[in-house]
Amino acid sequence: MKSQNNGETSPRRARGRPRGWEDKTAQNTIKSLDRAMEVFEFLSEAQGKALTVISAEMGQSPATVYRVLVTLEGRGLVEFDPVEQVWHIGPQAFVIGARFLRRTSLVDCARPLLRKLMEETGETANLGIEKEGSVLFLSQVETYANIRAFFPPGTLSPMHASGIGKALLAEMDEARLTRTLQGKPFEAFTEFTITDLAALRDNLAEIRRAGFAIDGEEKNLGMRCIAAPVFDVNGEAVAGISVSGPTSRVGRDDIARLSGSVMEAAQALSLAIGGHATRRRT
Amino acid sequence: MKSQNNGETSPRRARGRPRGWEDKTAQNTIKSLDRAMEVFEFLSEAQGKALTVISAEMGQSPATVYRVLVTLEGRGLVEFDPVEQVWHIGPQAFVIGARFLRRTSLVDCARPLLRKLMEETGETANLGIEKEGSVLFLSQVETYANIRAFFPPGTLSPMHASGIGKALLAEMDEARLTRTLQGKPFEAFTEFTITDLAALRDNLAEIRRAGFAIDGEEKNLGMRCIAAPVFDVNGEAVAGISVSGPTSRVGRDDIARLSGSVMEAAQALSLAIGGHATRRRT
DNA sequence: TTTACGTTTTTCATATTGTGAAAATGCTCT
DNA sequence: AGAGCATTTTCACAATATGAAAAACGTAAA
Repeated sequence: MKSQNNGETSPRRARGRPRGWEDKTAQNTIKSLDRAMEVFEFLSEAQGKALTVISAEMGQSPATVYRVLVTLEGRGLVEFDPVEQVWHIGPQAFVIGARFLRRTSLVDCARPLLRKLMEETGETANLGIEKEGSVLFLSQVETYANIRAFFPPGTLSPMHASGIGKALLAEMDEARLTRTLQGKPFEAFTEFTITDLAALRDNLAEIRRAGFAIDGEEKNLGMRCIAAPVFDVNGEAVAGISVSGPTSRVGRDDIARLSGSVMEAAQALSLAIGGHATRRRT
Repeated sequence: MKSQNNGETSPRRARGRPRGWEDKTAQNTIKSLDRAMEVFEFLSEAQGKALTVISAEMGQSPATVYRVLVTLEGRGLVEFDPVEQVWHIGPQAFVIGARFLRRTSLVDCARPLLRKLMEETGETANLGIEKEGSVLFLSQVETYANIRAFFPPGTLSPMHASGIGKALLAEMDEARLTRTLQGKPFEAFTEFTITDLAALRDNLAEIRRAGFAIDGEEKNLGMRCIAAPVFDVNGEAVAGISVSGPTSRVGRDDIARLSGSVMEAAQALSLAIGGHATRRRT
């Protein structure tokens, strides 16, 4: 498990991180900062709550929570609504968060491809990545149709009930798969949701064979979704592209037609970010 | 300027904030948290920097910055790139930031209108609000054309050189105008940028008369933009809608045609969010 | 391979400063 | 007017954040 130091191009090597650097960082976190960020995240999940409610639900002193909120308010990360007397996430949080997308060229590369995909298929096209065992939707181009499937960017969705999620899971090796899935019970959203590991494994094998994943009303009734993985330079699946729409337009008969476009877009994105068009052959 | 307490429906009144509540919050901010957030914001502006660089540029101890970053990393707000050995904004920041949009229904209400506006005009349609003396772009629907004006959501832009910015400035009263503009020198981006207050005032008067604002290559050469204000329930301008495109397609002759659509969309949004279709008559 | 250098972590002693309980303040509703 | 409730502030204490310096570590040069 020693560092292998044999990266092919090795643009400039790491310097200074100790030997086993998996996740041993726990003793030099700042406690008060971590507690403050807990408040920040809590507020983002449950917006529009009053101070008392927040402090009660978090089991913290109102005074402390108050000071955290006031401090964050000073930077616009949080906002106070003086009419409703409740706290919200502030605009500065949006500004900073949006800069995450700037980091990787993934979104920039993807947008023209998403648009093309949407125009070809007529359905909303989505881009997502994996984030801590969930699918994080980064960008989308909406269909012209009035009935739409809509995942606002920033939305998190469980892997096991999402097209992009399953497309990513299907490309993971055994260790990563176990790690990603651990501690995540398979919540059943509809009668079609895959709720046990054996069935999921079967489905993943099928996905690998086909090259694309189908979410057939597994998250929302009446909605179907076709997804394909995007590979980076190392041949690892780092993102997924999908189209999603109502079953009326995305029927079983449409799968053959749509999946081709989706896989094509995913391959184009893989190439655009300097990756392999297909999975790594081990 | 005292609180008027005569809101029409007054769903539930505020309780507990002391008398003069302008901005007297300064003594109960948490210093260490504020310093940590400074690091966070600094990183968002200058991504991909190494620890040493960050601490040097911020004039802080490397040890402190390190602990802040490790703490934020533990929550995914920040990420460490072990290859390049630099720090970035993390996905969790995007997740939290995106929830800012959920707070107000502004974006939800606007999207269908932006789409319609884009289809009518053929140009990219944008939605923006004012945030601390700058325009914050919240959402957009892109044109089909290959040459595009593009402000990614989350972008900040100066008020004086932006269509939406000027549309909002034009609706401010004297006090608010002064407050918004103070401490912001009029940076010149092109030869057409308005750089002095007198000229800006003239332009704002013209905008009020016309009902829409034009940014004629004032920020980017070759790009023109037509914007109109959106009013809330109190008749205050809280947002702006615009279309933007290259001067080749958005020429002087197109202004009459486009401005109608823009104003129409802005009025529709005003109504959709429960506001007045036009400015408050004082 | 060994040495030198630059960067990142950790250690450690110190006092800064974050903390919660409780009191004070301010608002709304009866 | 006054009770009741939620938000701020005060205050005394010790938890803990801090920076300097040392240690750990990887890279590049000798």
